[in-house]
Amino acid sequence: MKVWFNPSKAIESELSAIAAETEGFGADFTPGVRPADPKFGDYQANGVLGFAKKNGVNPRELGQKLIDAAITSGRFDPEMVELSLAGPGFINFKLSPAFIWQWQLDFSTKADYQSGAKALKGGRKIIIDYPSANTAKQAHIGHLRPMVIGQAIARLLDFCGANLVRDNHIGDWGTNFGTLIMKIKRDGIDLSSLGDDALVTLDQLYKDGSALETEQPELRDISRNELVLLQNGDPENTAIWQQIVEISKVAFDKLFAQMGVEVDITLGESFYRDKVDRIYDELSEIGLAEESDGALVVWHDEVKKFARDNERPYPFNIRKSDGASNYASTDLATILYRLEEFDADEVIYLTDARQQDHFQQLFLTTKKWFQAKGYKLPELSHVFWGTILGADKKPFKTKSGESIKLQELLDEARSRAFDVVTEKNPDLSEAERHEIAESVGVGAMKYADLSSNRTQDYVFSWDRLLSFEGNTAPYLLYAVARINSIFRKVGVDPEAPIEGASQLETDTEQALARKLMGFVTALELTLNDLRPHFLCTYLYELTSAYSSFYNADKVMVDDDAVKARRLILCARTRTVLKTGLELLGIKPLERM
RNA sequence: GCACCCGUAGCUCAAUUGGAUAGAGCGCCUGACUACGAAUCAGGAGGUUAGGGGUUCAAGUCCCUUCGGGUGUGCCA
Repeated sequence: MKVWFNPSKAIESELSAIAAETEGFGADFTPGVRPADPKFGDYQANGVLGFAKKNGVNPRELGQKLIDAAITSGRFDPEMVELSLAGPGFINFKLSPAFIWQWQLDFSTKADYQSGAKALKGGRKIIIDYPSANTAKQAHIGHLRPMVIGQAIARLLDFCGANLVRDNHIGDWGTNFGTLIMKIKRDGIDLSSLGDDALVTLDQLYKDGSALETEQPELRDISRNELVLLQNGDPENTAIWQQIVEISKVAFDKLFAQMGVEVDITLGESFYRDKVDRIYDELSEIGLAEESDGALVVWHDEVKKFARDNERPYPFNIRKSDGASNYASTDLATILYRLEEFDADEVIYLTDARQQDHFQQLFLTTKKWFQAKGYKLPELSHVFWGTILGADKKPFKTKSGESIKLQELLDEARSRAFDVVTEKNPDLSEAERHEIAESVGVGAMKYADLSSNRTQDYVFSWDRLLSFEGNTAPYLLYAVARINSIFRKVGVDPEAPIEGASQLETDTEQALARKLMGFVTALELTLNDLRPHFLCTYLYELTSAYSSFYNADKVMVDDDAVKARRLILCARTRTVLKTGLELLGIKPLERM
């Protein structure tokens, strides 16, 4: 029996082909195949309903006609799949136990699953812009989501065949450097002698500098002048700036290693400082940019809120009235660079939801600009997320007005997980308990952030981020650990082929096997609009099916054929869970 | 003022983008360790999807409206 790797897609295309040759349908008919509620079958097609309505025919009759044609065509082997008409005109597809079992035998390794997924992004050159933190600032709770969501999306794209460049577009050229340099010079600070806590000191120096400016407004002129000096290449200020950037990079690298953030290139805003003039020239030359109140701006009259005749005008400001560049100028220069240097097919930006207007303006501007110049326009998308809020529903701050430091969150995660593992498994060595706590604690934190729809805001709570029960990373990790434990006891390599298995019998075996087939569909759905929570939901459901199976059907039984088939299910579950966890940036464990 | 987003079980969230009887976790109640790891499993109670109107064979999802909350709104990024 030849089974479909991706039944949902296979059914869709077979049915389309059959409909094209069947009277009453047409080329504009789409079957609309999707996974179904298990009580109806494995997949359902609901395209007949809308199509029948549009053409004024009875949907049940039309559905039956399609089923008959499908069976006559011979493309739907009755040994593999059973078709039936239901309700107002749904077509249900129920895969046979033989199909489901054969699927487990044919597709078994991570490489098999990956080869099925590779077509999804097949060789596309994708630049992903993340995590793009600012220099000279300690990472706080607000940096959690870019790092966690960004790495999961990057790993997904990579797994699904993208030719990926992770670009850390750091903010290293902002106006804050004026204040920072002013304060550093005023206090005579030697940046090279700050040691391990250099970033903490820089963070404090900036805060103190800002406070000082509030007290003594005349200092603002000094700061502004320091910035101008820096931008004009003054050697002393450039040297200070380089040290600040270097200190930040060292701190980033340390944090990235803890968070599992991978970066391919780091080209900050400063990299584009000599590339913005071309932007001003080109946008002016094609008549897109114009002067307004001394600044260079772009209007988008076709979008109401960006139109020039609004009561409160809202242009895309690409050069400040003092002649300096800003966020918009460097972003435009960056897109051009990504086209010319990397030949990008797609650019994905990751920021919080509050920047939606900026990206809408950026994309509109780029589209018109590239069209006028005849440049190839990459697909541009803005992947955004909601804010982490405090109990007052405002962006989260502690009582003293500070944000929680990301390092503090990581330490708390490890510490809580260490306590739990020590309680559950006191016999493990301390070193191993620390390793487990790392994966469980940090994994729980990441999973908590990934498992709900990223566009929603949520209220911060330690228990929310560091829960270890229910739909959490430890639940998934625990299932992997139990599978590993079985293979250790049986003395079999979970990666090795298992022979002599009999067909599936119990309901729990079959439910698990069906769930295993859904991995690629889950990846597709996740990739569709880059929402990792779809993958989380799938992995949770898979684990739940495994846990039911584990409790109902003993693996280590005397009957070798039964043992073999259950070991196969364990091995497949282990592979999918490990692969899925790695995609989410969570490290699977041998034991916990 | 204008624009956009949100409101689902006591709490935290799903719902494959318009599909069949709205699902999970936590908490609560009842059971299962002399069975491969109980960080688990089996079961139960808990809903007028903020209110009202409309479109549709079909609405938590689309449209209108009221109420409640959030975000953005010219030189920060």
